[in-house]
Amino acid sequence: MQGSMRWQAVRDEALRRIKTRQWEAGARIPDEADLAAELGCARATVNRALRDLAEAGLLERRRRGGTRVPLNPIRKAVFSIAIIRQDIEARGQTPGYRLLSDCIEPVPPLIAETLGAGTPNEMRHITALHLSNGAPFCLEDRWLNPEIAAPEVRFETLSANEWLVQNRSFSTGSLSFHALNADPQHAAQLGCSPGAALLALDRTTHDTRPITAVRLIYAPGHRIDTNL
Amino acid sequence: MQGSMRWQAVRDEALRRIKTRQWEAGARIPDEADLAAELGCARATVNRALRDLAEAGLLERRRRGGTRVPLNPIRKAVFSIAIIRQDIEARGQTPGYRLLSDCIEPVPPLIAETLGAGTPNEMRHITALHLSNGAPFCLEDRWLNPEIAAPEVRFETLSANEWLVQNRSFSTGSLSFHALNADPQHAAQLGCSPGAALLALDRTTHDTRPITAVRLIYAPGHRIDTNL
DNA sequence: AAGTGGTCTAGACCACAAA
DNA sequence: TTGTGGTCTAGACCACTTG
Repeated sequence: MQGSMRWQAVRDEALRRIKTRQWEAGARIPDEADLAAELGCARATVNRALRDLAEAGLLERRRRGGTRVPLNPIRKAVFSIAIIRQDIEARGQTPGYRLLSDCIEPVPPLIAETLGAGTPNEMRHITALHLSNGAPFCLEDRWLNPEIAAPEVRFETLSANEWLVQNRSFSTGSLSFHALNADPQHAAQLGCSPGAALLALDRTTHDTRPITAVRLIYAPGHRIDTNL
Repeated sequence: MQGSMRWQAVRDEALRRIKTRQWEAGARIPDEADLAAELGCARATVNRALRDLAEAGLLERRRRGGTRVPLNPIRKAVFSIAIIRQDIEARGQTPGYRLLSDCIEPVPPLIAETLGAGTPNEMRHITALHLSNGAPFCLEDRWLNPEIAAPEVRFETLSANEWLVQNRSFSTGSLSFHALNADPQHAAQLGCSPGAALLALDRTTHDTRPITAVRLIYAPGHRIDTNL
């Protein structure tokens, strides 16, 4: 019982007390030292357990203020963002890829704004289609800083998505979901009706300067899942 | 510089080596003991730093196998799920709420399936509209296990969303996003055109038995954001 | 000013998987 | 078998923030 995983046992016990309201919502719970004494373990172990719960939004901790059960918990949902090809393979299907266009173009103001200062006036504009078992899966519409990928880097067979993850990953950025109606071009490329509701994922990445802004538009019916 | 935050400094140094490819993609990095000696800190501190990077998907760690920089990193994006009212307030707007319907109905097979075993044949079906500055913000379409909330619990002023978070939070479940076209009823309730693309969030929660299945349908243009 | 969580350390033992 | 990460401990000092 005590060998390892001790901090998880402490976490589970704390979770039980939260669920059963033995620790009331909004109220302070005993401090780490007391809990350690009560549960017969080191304070560091209690700290590990409570920190874990706090990261999940199930506890609120403050120096000097103690630890509380929040009245209105803000739960955290984690989504895994993999390469599109891996995403398709994980579903047990066969990935495919087709480059649609790749040329230098003036950057639209909206894109330049989201990328922020340092955005070139012209960037590489790449569009591509990802296939799953031969059917359209996702449309990739990307603006790529030409200083990041030399013109020699071609995306005929390796998607920009994959190249970037392998070469310029580990960069910061933002990510957002929204829904949009398929315009005639989307409809033609994804093989759906114009006006169909499509899930879109916008992502921008940069390190010292802007790297890329991409919109992934998924075929109708696509879902993004997670557990709580 | 050295007082506290030492593990974050170690994490940042590791991150720098990953970004600069001083640690190559796919290759093993030095073990914790070596890094601790090199950086002049305890092994536990290195462990904390590398564990943090591994949780973010930037490193892969295995007992006996050592720590590696993954070839195809799977990044993790975290979304905060708050009460809708809090969500609206956080945007600096004034929340509003209107209950549309609340009655016991037979559960549609699709809902029963997602809730799994133990789903009653009849559940409380609640629909409500959340407002932001008086404008439609989000439609709540919920099936609620009547064993969870007594009929005396009314949702005229307090939304089921809020009641559940305050009373039956800390439960497990699943969560998914998708896009759908507004049907005429959605359009009337949200004040948008029929066919408009809407972002929908499906969530199911249960502890020992099913608690609730809810679909939140957001007004057009809604975005769900996070950072990387 | 003082109480509480945040972190560091040095040492130890254990669990797991690779050699 | 053995090397590596996972975890625990006891003690210490520090940072924050509340009263």
